[in-house]
Amino acid sequence: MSSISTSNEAMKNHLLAALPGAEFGRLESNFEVAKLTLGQVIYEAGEKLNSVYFPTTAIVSLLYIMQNGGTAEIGIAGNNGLIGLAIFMGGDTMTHRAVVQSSGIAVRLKARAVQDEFERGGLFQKLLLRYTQSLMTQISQTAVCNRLHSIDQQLCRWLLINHDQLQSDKLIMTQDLIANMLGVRREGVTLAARRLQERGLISYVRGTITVLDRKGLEASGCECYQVVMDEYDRLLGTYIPNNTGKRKAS
Amino acid sequence: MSSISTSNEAMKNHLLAALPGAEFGRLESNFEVAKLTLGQVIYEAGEKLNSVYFPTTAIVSLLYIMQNGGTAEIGIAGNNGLIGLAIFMGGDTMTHRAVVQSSGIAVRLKARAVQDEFERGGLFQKLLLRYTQSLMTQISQTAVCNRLHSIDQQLCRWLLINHDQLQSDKLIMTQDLIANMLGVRREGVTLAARRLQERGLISYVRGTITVLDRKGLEASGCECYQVVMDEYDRLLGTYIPNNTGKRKAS
DNA sequence: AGCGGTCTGTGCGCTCTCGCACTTTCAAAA
DNA sequence: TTTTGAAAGTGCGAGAGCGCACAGACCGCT
Repeated sequence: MSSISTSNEAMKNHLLAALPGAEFGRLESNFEVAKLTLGQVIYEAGEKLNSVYFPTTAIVSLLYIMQNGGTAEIGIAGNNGLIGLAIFMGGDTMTHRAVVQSSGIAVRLKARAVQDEFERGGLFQKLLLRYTQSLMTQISQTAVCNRLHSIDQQLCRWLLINHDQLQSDKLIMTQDLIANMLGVRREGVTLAARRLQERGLISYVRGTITVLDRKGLEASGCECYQVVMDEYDRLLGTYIPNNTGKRKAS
Repeated sequence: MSSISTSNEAMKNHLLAALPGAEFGRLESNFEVAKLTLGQVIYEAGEKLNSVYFPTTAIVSLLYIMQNGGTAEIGIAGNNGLIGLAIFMGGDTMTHRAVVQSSGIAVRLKARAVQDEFERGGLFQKLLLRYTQSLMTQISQTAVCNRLHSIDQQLCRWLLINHDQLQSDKLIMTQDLIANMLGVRREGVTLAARRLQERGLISYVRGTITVLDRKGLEASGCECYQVVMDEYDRLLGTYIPNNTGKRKAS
């Protein structure tokens, strides 16, 4: 109930944590803590959203669904990002679905509050726009990775991005779900995962993947992961000191 | 020389044409007409740009170049868009290259002028943000199209998008260049192009492709083209009446 | 006319991924 | 303990696309 604990939760999101006191203060009373559960749809393609979500422990996938039912992930957001940029970009809706990929908490802000603060044109606006650019980079990289890299490489990228957002080395995620995210067959993921396991990079059993050798994963994947992360750091790193955590720790 | 003819040129860009008189007037004195030639690089990956370009007759590709030299187009901008959104999004640079794909004119605006008007928060800002969202849609669609669709389908999409920006039905473009854009082999484009030609949709000879049956192309491609165009219309159509031209004409 | 460079056509073996069908393994519920 | 359903393993044929090598066609230039 206390706005103190709500604000504490908010500070776990890197974008909110980067706000100066005045801006954080103006938003503070509007923070709501939301529990997001695995599979929950934050917004559907074409569906108007009425809040922006700033994940703290949750991870959300941006998933495109083709007319024939095929799916492919175009981006992902955890505690370093937000969900619902259509609200301040002006489009209201997007062409993809946002779905919770890892249960957890997000801090929610009503559209009105976000728009009002955005229009003040301060650091809040600046951060949101820079984050939008970093998301564009992520989507771009997904596009070229889809075109030019093997399933093995893409699996590495995907695992690394998810690992960054998590507190633990265990990802609760079936191979079937990963296949939907990567837009490939489940069997393809099975084979790729086994190859990674044989090389001692990960281990997995029935819906739980454990990252064993992060540096090895980074070395095995394509350049895409590093490009996306470096660009995020370049765009937002000066505002978010120490956001690199796990990546530089190992 | 006259600012009148410069302004006339500027009106050929849909985004500039949509500006109300006051905002257009403030920018008007800063307009510069630039001739863009085939292959010219507007900005390199990581290179800071100092002007925003609003194409009128030119077409510009956003091209990603991998470390191993592989390339893939992630988006495209003609008279319905702009080049250089990093200037107002705050990142200054992007991770891709912008290269002229079809020679022509663009109206140029110095970074300072764009930023100043953007910060006033009027329709100019709104249009630029909405355009940015539409570009995100285009990039997203490229990502899923790369993953899930055949070269034939992607070639249709690519031809349609380019055809929209052109005044004629002839595209000056070798199969080799198209292959670079789609991120596939030149031979793959040769085969796909021949299949389209055999069906009477296009004809081509040594670097010139002619669109013969636009509706047929639309029917042969994947859904991606329509999704991108519909989203552009949704985001910007109310500001840019009659922007659909060729698409609805046929 | 002839030359040279660019653009396009073609063949071949190979790899990756797909689509489908089926089996095995495992964990939680009954 | 048994059952049951989800998750993961396996096999096989088909097809798309790749890499490479080379041949022909066309254009502009001298």
